[in-house]
Amino acid sequence: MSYSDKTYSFFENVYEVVRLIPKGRVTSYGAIAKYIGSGGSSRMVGWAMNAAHGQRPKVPAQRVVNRVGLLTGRHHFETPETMQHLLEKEGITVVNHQVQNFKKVIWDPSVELL
DNA sequence: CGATTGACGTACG
DNA sequence: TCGTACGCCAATC
Repeated sequence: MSYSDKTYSFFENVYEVVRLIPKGRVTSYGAIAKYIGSGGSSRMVGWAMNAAHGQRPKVPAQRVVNRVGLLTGRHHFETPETMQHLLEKEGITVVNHQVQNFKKVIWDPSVELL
């Protein structure tokens, strides 16, 4: 592990929050970044998820979408359809790679988990 | 060590 | 209302 303790915490922080997302709910990168305290570093959340592959316990990255509810990270899964399939399996309706009723299924850690 | 990229978000025109 | 520009911070080239 060449990562600094601070950086390591950042990644672990993201993973932990993502794992806390209830089934049938989704959150946005910005919401996670804000909860961690990185501010507008929503891109860092994406980087963390990029390293989430192979993490145990499994990180439900399919529950993390952008602020529009669009499955922008679907292409990073085993297959582009895996993300949508998992979300639909959890009861989330996804049309055209976009989460329907996004306003209902949104789960903001800085609000719900506060 | 400097420049570019990246699973985003907000601001501005 | 829609399209474009810029900012965040870390990792990679």
